[in-house]
Amino acid sequence: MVDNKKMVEKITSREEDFAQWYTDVVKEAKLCEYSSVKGCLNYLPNGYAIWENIQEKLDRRFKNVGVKNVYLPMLIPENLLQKEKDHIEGFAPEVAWVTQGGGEDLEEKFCIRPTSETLFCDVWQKQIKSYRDLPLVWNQWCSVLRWEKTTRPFLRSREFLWQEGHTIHATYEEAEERTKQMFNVYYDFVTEDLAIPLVFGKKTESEKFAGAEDTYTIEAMMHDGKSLQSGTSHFFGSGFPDAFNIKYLDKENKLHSCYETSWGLSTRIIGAIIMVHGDDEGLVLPPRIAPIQVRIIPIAQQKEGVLEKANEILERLQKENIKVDLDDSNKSPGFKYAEQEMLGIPLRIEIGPKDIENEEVIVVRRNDRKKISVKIENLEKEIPTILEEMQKEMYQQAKEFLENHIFTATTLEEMKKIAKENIGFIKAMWCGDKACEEEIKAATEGFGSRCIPEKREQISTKCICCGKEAKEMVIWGKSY
RNA sequence: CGGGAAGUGGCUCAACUUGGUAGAGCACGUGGUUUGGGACCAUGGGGUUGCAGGUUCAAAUCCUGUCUUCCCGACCA
Repeated sequence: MVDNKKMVEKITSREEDFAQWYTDVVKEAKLCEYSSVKGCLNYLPNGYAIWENIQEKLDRRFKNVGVKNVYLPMLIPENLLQKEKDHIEGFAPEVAWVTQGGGEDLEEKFCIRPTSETLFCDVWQKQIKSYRDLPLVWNQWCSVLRWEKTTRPFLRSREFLWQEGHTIHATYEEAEERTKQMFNVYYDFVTEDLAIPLVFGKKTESEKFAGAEDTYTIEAMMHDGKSLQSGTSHFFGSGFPDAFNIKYLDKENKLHSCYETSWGLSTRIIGAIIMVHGDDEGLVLPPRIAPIQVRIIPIAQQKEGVLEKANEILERLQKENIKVDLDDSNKSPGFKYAEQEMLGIPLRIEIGPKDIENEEVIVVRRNDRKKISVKIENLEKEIPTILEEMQKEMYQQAKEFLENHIFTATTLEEMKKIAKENIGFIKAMWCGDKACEEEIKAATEGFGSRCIPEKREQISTKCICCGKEAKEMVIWGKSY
């Protein structure tokens, strides 16, 4: 019964042109559209609803580990931004400045936040006096602005939505622990709720955040084998607090340095959902994050009793807190199927006169188009089960793809060969030298270091590039 | 920021080479017939051509500038 022939012609196939496929899906699923300002998006209801679900689920996980939400201004005075040297060097090329207000030039210009480390420091500098004031574990949901040169919907926009968590602690160890804790929150959220498998670990010196001692990253593999950095957690040590002169009095009445972390996840993750799960028919949303989980499509809806039954099912499923809607528009069923698939709605329920006679409906799963007959009386029980099964299967399928596209190399020649003939990631040993990192990227035409996994695999003892003693096992890959 | 392509009703495109005042398909409105994988008939509405200048009696068409988008690089979440 499963019909796998391509039904949608508006969407370019992934095989033919992956970049075009991505753009087509974003457009056809009505997630966002371009605004009149380069690199800024109009988030449409379908796209924004996904972000709302991400916010809801991630915020719940934050609250469970003691995070409190705040909101700080979008404007940063120039002097604040410049207090931490590495930070300003890292961000200066991509900040936008406000130089006028009320028609007059400002004495000091303001930058539109590209990230808010400096603002949090400014607030804390006034608040923190004693060890009793620590730790502070704060987060804000907001948008930031970075003047990117090349932009793509969700993946790289100038303004993007995100959350940025910022914490400050009395000890180095406590801050380090919090960095890892939040990193784990991201890992759990992305793998469990978004069904996206990950590789993860530390960033190399050259890849880490401007001003950080350590950056931890979760990296997802897109269907074209490229990596998308999907969430980062940074450990700052006392660099920022010292630059902003934030000190506290400890129990012995001595002035003591503070230690900070920050961590962020952005609307970019929507790009990962699209490129990990999507297929040639369009978007495929994991059930847990889908704004609409089930769409009821009546067949021959003008016939007596069809719409009534469809509405009855709608109400019954709504009572079970299933996100469900009903397409009773005057389109043909085929059109409605195609649209439901393009939008990535996980399940559809087909109900027509024949089904009503048999007291059953046809339930069709978006991810594999599998059709399941379900007795109408069992819907409340069956639908949540099917949705959870799909969630798990989507993760498993993506995980297999990831694992099948991770290769191992022990010589640079071997790595070049793999890079040329395959898509995906390559594991290889590295000496820790930046020059080798750059040389590897050049030799493989774009395989940069993605992360250094915590659990070190001993592939060989020597750096793949220079042959000196290897310090790290690195996962290399092309990235977005 | 470099290299390439493109901007014409909501969308895809035609008319541009050889200037003469914009056309089709899809989408949309209305009436009706339909409905198990993108239905059909009839009828109707909608654009002065991304924006700004210039040349000309006359510009979608020629010239200059600018903005935006897409693709490939470098940079970045």
